[in-house]
Amino acid sequence: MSDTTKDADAIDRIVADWERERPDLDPSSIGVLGRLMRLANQVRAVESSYFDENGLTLASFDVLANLRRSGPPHRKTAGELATSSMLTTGGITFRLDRMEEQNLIERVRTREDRRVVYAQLTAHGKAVIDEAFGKHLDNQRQMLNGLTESELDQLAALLKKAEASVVAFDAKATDAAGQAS
Amino acid sequence: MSDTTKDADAIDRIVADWERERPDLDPSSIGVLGRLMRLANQVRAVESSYFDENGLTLASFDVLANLRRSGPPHRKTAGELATSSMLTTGGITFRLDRMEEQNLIERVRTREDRRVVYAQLTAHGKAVIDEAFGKHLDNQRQMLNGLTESELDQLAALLKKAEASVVAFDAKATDAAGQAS
DNA sequence: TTAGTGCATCTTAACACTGAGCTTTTGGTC
DNA sequence: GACCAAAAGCTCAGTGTTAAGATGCACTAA
Repeated sequence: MSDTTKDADAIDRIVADWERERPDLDPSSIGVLGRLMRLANQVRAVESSYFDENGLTLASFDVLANLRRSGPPHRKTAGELATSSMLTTGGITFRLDRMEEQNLIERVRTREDRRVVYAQLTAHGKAVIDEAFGKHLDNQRQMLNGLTESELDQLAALLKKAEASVVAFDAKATDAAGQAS
Repeated sequence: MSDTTKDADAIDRIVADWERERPDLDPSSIGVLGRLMRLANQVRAVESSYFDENGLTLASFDVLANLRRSGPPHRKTAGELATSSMLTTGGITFRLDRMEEQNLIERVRTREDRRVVYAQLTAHGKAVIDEAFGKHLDNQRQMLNGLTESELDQLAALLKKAEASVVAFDAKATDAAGQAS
């Protein structure tokens, strides 16, 4: 197994292009963030084709998994789903419509607050996610097969730290924008 | 500066949920791939709002940067753009329509092969990307401010290796699917 | 030559998600 | 009781993806 970190990849070529065309700039951040975006796209594509085979979309898998891991009664409001999934509120409305048609979830309204809509896993939905989730983890492990345990730990730790850094920057930026107005 | 790798983040909570609800499974891959996806979304959101302020979308910035770094005459075919950008061919057609309206690029057809369409940077388009790209790099560096140089190098190397691993798995998977049919 | 076939390239059409604004409901506050 | 701001979910225009369609090119063979 060759050391892939030595071979030039698409991002190395992009960085080299920029060094030639704009030698006045330092494009090194692309080495991290460009690779991050490309890898995320790659992973999404692989998972997406896997979900397709099982009659799910990335979004519906995400919602099912969200409800399943919350434990009984496997129910969350649309708003909770929006913040804890990778969809926006508009997307959740659309997605719950489709999932209701497929009998994966049902919408439940309460008497206490008639604004809220709970999405609740049906028996069928629970069976589907319980089946799919195990295979999903197998799939993920295989995707990461080229990295050692210690590399995976390092990568997770660095990603965690990077997210904290990005969130901190974002908070500062939107805060500054707020003060300016 | 506190060690953020010690504080529980959203992914730690998700992993803990799964360990409670499905103790028969090993959800550790989520620690890597879940964080990867969340971080990518976070970065996309930050960059997207920055592009908005400059009258661009993520996609149009991507296309402009693509043409700019290719050097004079700052021209690529729609197909080349599709493979080297983060858009598909259908998306490129749509995007080039909008960018032509904004006078950022122009479509150029050739006599040799009337199937191909070149997208070529206009003077205005070049001015826009030359202005935006420098700020974009500043932005990226600030997002990564919480990591040391050596951590950034490590992260880039691990992402590169991970992409190779995912690509290898994908090739094997689609190959097997091809043989099965 | 020219008809045929397969491949390459871009465009179109159906469907999914985002973000912003809208509607309904709730919970104060006067 | 009447307002009003905040909260919750829904709607809609815009943008992207995938798969199918339209057009053009190149090569083969009668």
